[in-house]
Amino acid sequence: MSRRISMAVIRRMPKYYRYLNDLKNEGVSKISSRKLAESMGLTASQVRQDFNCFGGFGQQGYGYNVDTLHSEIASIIGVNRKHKAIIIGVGNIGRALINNFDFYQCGFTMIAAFDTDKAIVGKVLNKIPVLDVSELDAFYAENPFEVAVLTLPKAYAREIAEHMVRLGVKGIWNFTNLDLRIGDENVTVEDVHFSDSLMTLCFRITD
Amino acid sequence: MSRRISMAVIRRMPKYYRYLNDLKNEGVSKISSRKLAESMGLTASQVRQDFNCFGGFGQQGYGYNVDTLHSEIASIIGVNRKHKAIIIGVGNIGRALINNFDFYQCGFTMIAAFDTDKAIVGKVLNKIPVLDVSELDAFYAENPFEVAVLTLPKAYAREIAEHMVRLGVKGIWNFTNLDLRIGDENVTVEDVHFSDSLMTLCFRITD
DNA sequence: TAGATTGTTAATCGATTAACAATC
DNA sequence: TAGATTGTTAATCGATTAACAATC
Repeated sequence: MSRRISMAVIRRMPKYYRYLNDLKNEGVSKISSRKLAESMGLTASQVRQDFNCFGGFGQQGYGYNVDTLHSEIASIIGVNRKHKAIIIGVGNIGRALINNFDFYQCGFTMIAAFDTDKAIVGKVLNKIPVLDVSELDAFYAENPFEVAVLTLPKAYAREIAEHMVRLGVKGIWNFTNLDLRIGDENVTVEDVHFSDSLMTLCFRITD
Repeated sequence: MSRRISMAVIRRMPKYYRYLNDLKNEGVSKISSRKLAESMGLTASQVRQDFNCFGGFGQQGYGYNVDTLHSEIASIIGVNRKHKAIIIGVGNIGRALINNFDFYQCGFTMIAAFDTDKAIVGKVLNKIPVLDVSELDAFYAENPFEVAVLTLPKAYAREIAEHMVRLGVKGIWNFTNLDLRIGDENVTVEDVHFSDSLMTLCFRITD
């Protein structure tokens, strides 16, 4: 029954999730599509269309129950699944993520970090053990993970990405400024492309 | 004459720029819209339409000269302008950017970093001096900057963002997981929203 | 000249917006 | 019941794709 969900809708789901979280924390119990749209810079139609991709969560004449909608969206996104993830490359960005980023809130459990630097392998950062990259296969055999976060130098990125695909990961969160072009239909790549983002800003402020 | 450029086109420009850079480095001198499209996962029509938003850079029967196109796109994006930028918040992500990110390549000169932590204020990281946040106004008066990079804790983000708008910056590169909702038409906000990105990946791998 | 490939117009597709009957 | 607001269908808008004359 579920017709394909467009990327535009998918990208809005996390935003709805965060807004509903805020409303929940403020003790708001109901919200209308109009009000939600207003506070998020969307249209009411858009909000209702988006939610109706997944079923009717509202009540005519009333609006949406914040708690219900929040938890519906949580399970639509899958943030309650807690997929296992590892991170490869414990440089500045890797460390920044390990120490400060809340993977759990986003639906993941970070179970290990990998690096080649002997100086850091064997340490534990924010409860995450740092292992040697050579242990990847053995580790996967024991603890199959679904997502690999790539925060390693560009030069090794493609090789490691292909390795991940061979192991059978479902997703790659890619911080290397490289377009991975994974052929495999079963692997989803999500890029965080700093330079594209900053160049976009450059374009928009350039007159 | 220039009709409004759609966001879809704007977001593709940095990718073209990077691909052309690669081609240039490989010594390729000409490229057709078909080949470029193929290697980037677009259609030839799309490539030609995109370029023709800005003028005709190709030659019928031949294709596009890589060097020419590369430098045309550089000046369309404005990466040759070297806008002045500062960074506020020298935590993990701030340091990662200061130490590893090539602002210059993306069209910016990073001229200073700001923090409130006495332990780091006064230091110099990768040639970037770290100043106290209280010096922002005085610094701006001497060295007006166009972009502020926000890598500070969420709690201070809105206040600092509004401060930046008052100073008159043109753009904010926002790493705080917060929707800034700047009203000012003259200020462009570009978000790097880690949690939205990771939740999107979560959605796409959740079955 | 013949072949290739652009620039550009027209057709298609998909996403957003508007409208409104259903209903709480 | 009357007012409000959803779910959903239809209309509009914009972006992508296709087609092809222009031309190198």
